[in-house]
Amino acid sequence: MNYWLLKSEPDVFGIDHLIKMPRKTEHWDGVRNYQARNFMRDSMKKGDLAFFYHSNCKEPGIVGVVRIVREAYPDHTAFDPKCKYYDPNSEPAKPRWFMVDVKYDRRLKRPISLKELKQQTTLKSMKLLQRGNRLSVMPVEKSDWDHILKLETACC
DNA sequence: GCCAACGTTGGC
DNA sequence: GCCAACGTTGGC
Repeated sequence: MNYWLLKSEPDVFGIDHLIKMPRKTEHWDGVRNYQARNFMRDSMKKGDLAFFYHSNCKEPGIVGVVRIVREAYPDHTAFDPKCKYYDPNSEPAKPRWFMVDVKYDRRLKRPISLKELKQQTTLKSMKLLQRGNRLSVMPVEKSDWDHILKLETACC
């Protein structure tokens, strides 16, 4: 079982959008970065858990937990010329981009902001906190995962 | 809205 | 294969 962190802009697709989807499930489309794709395609397994992270907003941070309910399959938004994520280099016969399906698991009892994560010396090695990180899909160490969940109920 | 830090593109 | 130019991400 692996742990992940998925970034999304709440104005575009936040955790509230996911909750409103049928079966609270949606495909995680639009990933157009090779490293992020490789994580999704090669390492994400059904049943894995991921933090839902809100980026590019007033209070960036982790807001919830989702579960991977379908492993990687071709991202069809890359095939549609009308779509924002269209990529002419990706064809159905030889797809370049992939997506997984995620299902809402729960919201954290309180959001854990990026600011708070940065204050945790134990989390220093987290990919998310490393300089210039722009990955929208990244693995999270089990120890970091556990530490963050402890913050959820810890008093501040 | 600014801008640093990346990733990608394309000329050479 | 190098690298400048450009586009994007995302915190602030």
